[in-house]
Amino acid sequence: MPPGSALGEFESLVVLGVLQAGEDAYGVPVWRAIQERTGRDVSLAAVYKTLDRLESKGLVRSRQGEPTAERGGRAKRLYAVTPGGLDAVRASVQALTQMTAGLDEVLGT
Amino acid sequence: MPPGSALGEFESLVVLGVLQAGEDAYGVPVWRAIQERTGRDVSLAAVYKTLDRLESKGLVRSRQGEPTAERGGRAKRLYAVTPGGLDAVRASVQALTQMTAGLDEVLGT
DNA sequence: CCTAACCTAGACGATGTCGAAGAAATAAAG
DNA sequence: CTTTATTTCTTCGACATCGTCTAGGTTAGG
Repeated sequence: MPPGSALGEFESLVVLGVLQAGEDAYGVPVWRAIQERTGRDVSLAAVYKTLDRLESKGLVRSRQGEPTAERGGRAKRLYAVTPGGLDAVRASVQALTQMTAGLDEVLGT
Repeated sequence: MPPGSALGEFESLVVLGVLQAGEDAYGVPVWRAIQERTGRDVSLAAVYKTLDRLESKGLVRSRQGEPTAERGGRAKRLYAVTPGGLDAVRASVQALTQMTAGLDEVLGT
């Protein structure tokens, strides 16, 4: 793994958010996934900015979606995790896992 | 949880490293724990600097240890995780866990 | 045109990370 | 026995990247 491959804490959440959102992964659903699952209150802009930076690093890629027939339903920017992004997030998760191994007592499992 | 309580990615590793090191938690063992468990090659200075910042935030605390009778065995600064630090690291781990829930296929479990 | 849904820009403090330098201890020289 | 080496551990200063917000667009339908 080349250096610079380590994801920041929020970056990990965003990549995972994209995975959770699946087919329909654009800003809002990713943001919602994070809010709902972590209970953390972040701004939408934080998510967008992070998606941007992840795309620069080639960890996610995006394409234009079609407009939907509803009020304000403009075309969305849809995201997908690249193989590199998958590797990176796997590494992050695994690092955490390894570091927590054997600490169940102290961490309250 | 008061805002600003979110640990950065490396901060989490360091807190966990302190827990892993147990009684003898000073710079080098913490650093070694991270290296060994995550396979990541970070500098000792990175660990020290992070311990410093964590202490400023009250997530770990430190005390002076005794010198040991060996070449270069100067007094060490021994660290311990505070209750607040424990809460913070639990929150981080749990956030990751929640975000990865259901993605076993894609993450290769 | 108003308003709803979505995205971009710019800024700035917080984190991540290193190379280099300092301090304290024992060992080895002379 | 005091001077200089060598080892172990810690601190400093710097700089790039990440985290995060407020404010300001853009594009649909009502």
